[in-house]
Amino acid sequence: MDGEASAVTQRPTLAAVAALAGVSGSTASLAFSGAGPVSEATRMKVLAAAEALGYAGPDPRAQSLRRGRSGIIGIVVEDALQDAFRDPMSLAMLDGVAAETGNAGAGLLLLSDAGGPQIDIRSAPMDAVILVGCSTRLDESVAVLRKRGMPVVAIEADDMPGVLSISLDNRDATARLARHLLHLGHENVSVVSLPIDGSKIQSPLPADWDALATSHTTRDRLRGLRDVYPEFGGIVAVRSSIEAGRAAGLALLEGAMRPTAVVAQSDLLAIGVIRAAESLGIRVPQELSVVGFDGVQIDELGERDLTTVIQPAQDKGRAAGRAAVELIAGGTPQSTAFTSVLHIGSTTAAKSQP
Amino acid sequence: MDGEASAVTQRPTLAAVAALAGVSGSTASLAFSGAGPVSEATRMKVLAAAEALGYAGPDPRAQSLRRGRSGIIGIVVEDALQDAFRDPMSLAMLDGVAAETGNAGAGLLLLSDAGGPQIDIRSAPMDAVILVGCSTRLDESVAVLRKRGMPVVAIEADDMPGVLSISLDNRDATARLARHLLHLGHENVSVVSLPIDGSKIQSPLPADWDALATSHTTRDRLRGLRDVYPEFGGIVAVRSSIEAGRAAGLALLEGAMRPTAVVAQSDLLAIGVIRAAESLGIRVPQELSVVGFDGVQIDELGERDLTTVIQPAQDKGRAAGRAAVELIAGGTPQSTAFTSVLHIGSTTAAKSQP
DNA sequence: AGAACGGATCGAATCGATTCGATCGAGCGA
DNA sequence: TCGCTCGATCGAATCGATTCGATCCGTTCT
Repeated sequence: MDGEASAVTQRPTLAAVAALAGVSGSTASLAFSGAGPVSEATRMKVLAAAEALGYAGPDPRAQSLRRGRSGIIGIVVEDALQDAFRDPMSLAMLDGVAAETGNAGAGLLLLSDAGGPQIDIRSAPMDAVILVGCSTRLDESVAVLRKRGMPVVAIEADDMPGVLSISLDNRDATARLARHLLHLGHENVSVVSLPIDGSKIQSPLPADWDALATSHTTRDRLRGLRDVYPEFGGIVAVRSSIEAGRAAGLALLEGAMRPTAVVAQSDLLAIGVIRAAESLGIRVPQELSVVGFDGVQIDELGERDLTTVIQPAQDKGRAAGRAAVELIAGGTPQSTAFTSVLHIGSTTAAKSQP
Repeated sequence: MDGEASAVTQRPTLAAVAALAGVSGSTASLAFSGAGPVSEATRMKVLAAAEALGYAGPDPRAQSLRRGRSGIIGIVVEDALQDAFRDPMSLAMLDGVAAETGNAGAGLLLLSDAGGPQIDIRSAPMDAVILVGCSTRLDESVAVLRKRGMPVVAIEADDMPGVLSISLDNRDATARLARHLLHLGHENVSVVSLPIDGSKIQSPLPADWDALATSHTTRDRLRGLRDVYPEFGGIVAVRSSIEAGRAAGLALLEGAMRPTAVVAQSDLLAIGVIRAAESLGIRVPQELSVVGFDGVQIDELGERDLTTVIQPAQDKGRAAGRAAVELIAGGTPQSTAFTSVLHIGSTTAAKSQP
């Protein structure tokens, strides 16, 4: 119960090292950081004292207060962490981000927007924040961050004031896919969409999805489809995965008004839909055309070549990481809009004439 | 161009807020943190002053210095980040870690052991560190952390002094798989192993792998195989993925002395090997038995039921996360050893009599 | 009424380093 | 020999908050 125990446990500080070495604290600091002129003899003395005391180097917490920077960049994903990294796209993006931030010597702090008592986005010691596909639901937190002068970069998120944005032509790319289907003669097209909000259940696409959707990416892609097919229905999958796509595909294809083409909002979902079709004895592309989104090389496809749009996922991540680093350094990087490339494979064909 | 020139000059501090509110800094602090008795009137005054000044709340950096805790737990993976999360196992583990640390209100700082100028493991403002499958190569960094009094938890890593360990029966589990094959009459068994070190190239398993291997997990699993088959060869895959397994499988099965059974060190690799066999016209399990490791439900398997060992990946993560949290709180959690369960599926069969 | 009590508030020390400006010599050219 | 400059070192302020102990004052108990 006495304070002695804690006193014994006390870790040495730079001041203690300086005292033992017989130099001032400032000199000891210089000896460690290497900045500023320190004679070799003094440096040795300080290092020896540190060794003797078991001093492990400057406390990062004190450093980050004094320097005003912590070397940490936060990355906020909308889903739970496990979902976020299930999709190869997210991974590629994360990868790009990590490459750039790593280069700048910064660490990545994983934060999840959804659920759970995670650390508060507003009170983590970060130098900048990257939002990934986050909705306006985060507006409040973002406002706090902005108030604090924290640089914020958003990848495929709603526009928020003061936030640098890295965007993708989700709407236009989907429209291009849709027009491809239109040219092939398809009239009855359905969507298998990514989740439109935080709920984790598969359901028919609600008619008022435009108002309901909180996921920026999902909504934009739906809009692109609507641009070409003003009327369409579909299923909202629980996540971006093959299994979720299969489940949604089954729900869609077992119905009475079976579509002749399906627009899946990710390649994983598309593969799932194709699987579902196969298990129902529906031939792709003869009886059903399927398109995806992302352009990820998935070896689960077998001989198939998926019609999809290829997006530069890793580049998006790199751009975001670089922007964050530049913002921290006081630069003024520009918002960037990436475009995807239509890739026509062998999973789409002209609508068969009945 | 946003009109916040004044804000850019100098961000308000708690002291400024206190001054405007006409109270002392200590009172203002109490008003924000909620700890300690503050009259409602005073609290309102402080909050109003904060609002007027655009004060966004206490600076996390200063807080973490004063409180001695940053609310951040570091997680160090051996691979590059992209590889680390490619494998569903890693994800499940990360997921378990995130669940527990999230519950405790801590954020997860992603650090990579391998390559690149990542933030220095030794100088990040963390409260604890979780090492995932890290080798003794990290010994030096870990020593520094220990010196600093930082709690360290290691999942499937080499034993390091002062480090709490969460382990898996990699060796014994592999031995059980091997004995299963032995009982089935297999004599010519090869391995498709995970990388044994940082190099990213596929190669034949070197004879002196026990000395060369820096990956704890890989080595333990190889040892388990050796316990049953003193002599065996194989291929080192570039990573844990279906594609890598297929490539390694091709290299293995195209050779002259084709094995009658393959021990793959992960389910992903096993699936790849099966694919390779199929593409070569080798029937599984009639002509080739294949076993995996992990017990992950992969829907790429089709009708197949992989013989493997099922490990509690998420539980491992949870245990590590919980241990880290307890250590931070000053507790003394125990090291935990997890065991995996042999699952005999349909990818193994008795060696065919020629 | 006086003492004891307890809630609200304040002052000052503290967390552990970084960094600016000043100081102090030693070497150097004039 | 006298400044003068440059390199090494030191003192002190600073980063922005938390928190311990003391103070002040309105209540309540006896």
